[in-house]
Amino acid sequence: MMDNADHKTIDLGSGVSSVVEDPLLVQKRRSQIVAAATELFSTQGFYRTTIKDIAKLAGISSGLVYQYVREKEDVLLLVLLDVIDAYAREIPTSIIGIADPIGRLVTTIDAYCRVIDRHRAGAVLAYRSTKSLSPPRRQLIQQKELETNALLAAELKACMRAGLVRKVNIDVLVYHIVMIAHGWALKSWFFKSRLSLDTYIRESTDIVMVGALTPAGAKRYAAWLRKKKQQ
Amino acid sequence: MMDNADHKTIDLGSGVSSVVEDPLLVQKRRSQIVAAATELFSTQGFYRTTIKDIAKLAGISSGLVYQYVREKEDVLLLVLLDVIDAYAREIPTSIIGIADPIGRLVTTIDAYCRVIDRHRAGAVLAYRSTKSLSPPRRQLIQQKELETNALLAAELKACMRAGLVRKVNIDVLVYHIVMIAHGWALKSWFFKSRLSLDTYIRESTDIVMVGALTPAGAKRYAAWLRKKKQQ
DNA sequence: TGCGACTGATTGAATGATCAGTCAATAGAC
DNA sequence: GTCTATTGACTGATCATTCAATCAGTCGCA
Repeated sequence: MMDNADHKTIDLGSGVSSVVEDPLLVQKRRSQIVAAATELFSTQGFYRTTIKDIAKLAGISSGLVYQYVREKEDVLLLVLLDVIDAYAREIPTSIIGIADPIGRLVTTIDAYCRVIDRHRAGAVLAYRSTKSLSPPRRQLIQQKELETNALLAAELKACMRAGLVRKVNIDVLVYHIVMIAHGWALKSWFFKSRLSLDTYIRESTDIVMVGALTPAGAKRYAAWLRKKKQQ
Repeated sequence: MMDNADHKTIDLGSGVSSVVEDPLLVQKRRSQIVAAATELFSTQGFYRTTIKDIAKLAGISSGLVYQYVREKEDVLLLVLLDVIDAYAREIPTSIIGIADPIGRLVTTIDAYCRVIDRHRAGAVLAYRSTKSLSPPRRQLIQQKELETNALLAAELKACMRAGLVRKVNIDVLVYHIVMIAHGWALKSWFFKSRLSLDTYIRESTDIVMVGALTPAGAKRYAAWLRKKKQQ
């Protein structure tokens, strides 16, 4: 999909084309480029980072970058997709094998906060730089954000159906939780010196849970916490 | 304060110096520049906006901008201070004359969300562009954010002392609420077509309030809502 | 009142630096 | 010997910033 006239090809599902054909080489070089770019973009910003900076940190020449990417903006897209795909990969695995709806919900929130923590630089970058993408690519990123939200929404709906979560507006509640997770990254300059991630997650989860649960849900939540503590 | 060797002077409390001396003229021109820059920075971003763009939209020449500002970054600082000062001006006035601690808290949250809504472009810009400032200026902005948070923290503490709010971590609860307000701007691409600001505020406030209040607080909150509805 | 300095505001063309993106040349694999 | 990957010097465009020139008042003085 999305070849162009010349003979530049290969896509790897991101919409970014490469001159080099060998998929293994493309993957290797792109991951070098993305690693370097993530570091530089998040310390200096997209516009202050030059392709030469990225190439140097990645240990390749500036011209070579353009064998794997058509333009600088492509690099930004690859960086952002890299973070977002980490969400989609890591959050679902966290709840495998948990049956209790409340347990699944709490674990999803916990996992979301922890992925964000691991990818703090990239998470903040998404807020800073998504607007630097072309509109269709910006939309792609937003689309992926919605898919991550859907993971959370699914658990909330399950709890709601089971009468454990109050019938509040789902969109509002989902973003409420999303902003808790993102807030840890966005406000890390504040929290870093005051709270551990564990404390942040515990306190934040407690507030939303109490706010969102029905009395029946609250009972299950208390039971879940008891079980966690002793285990 | 903060003159420099030459004879360039005038400060107006922002740390940005101007060649022109007349404070009234400085204020007038800077407000033209800030208005133009706010619009352009938030649609195109800081780096994609040229001084010429700003000058043109402000109806002046590009050279004149440099009579009121030393460098492009100064313009960004002025834009960000303009938004943040709006918070500090508008939030406190909202609770004048309210005695009930719960009423004050709810009103503060409401006011915070509404200032953010009015200054949506600037609020998002703060997330996108604060890192483009020099470190001391970035700190100035963070300092001002803390001052805004303190307004909220004061109301929360009052409620806590009165036994209306549970003894949760204040910093976490403050940022919880801050992220609700900022979330409206940051995620307006999502909410815009789905919810009104009023609904967003009502639903969000309901969730945090239920999450944070003691039974006594909940009673007062219900009473406050009843009073609001009939009034 | 009328006129010629003087002061400070304003203009926009010119300068110089910075980079994204290109491409001719080279290296290395098979 | 062919084909692909890689290099890095080069080009052209884009701005931030400067500055010489102009303009608009204002004041002093006849």
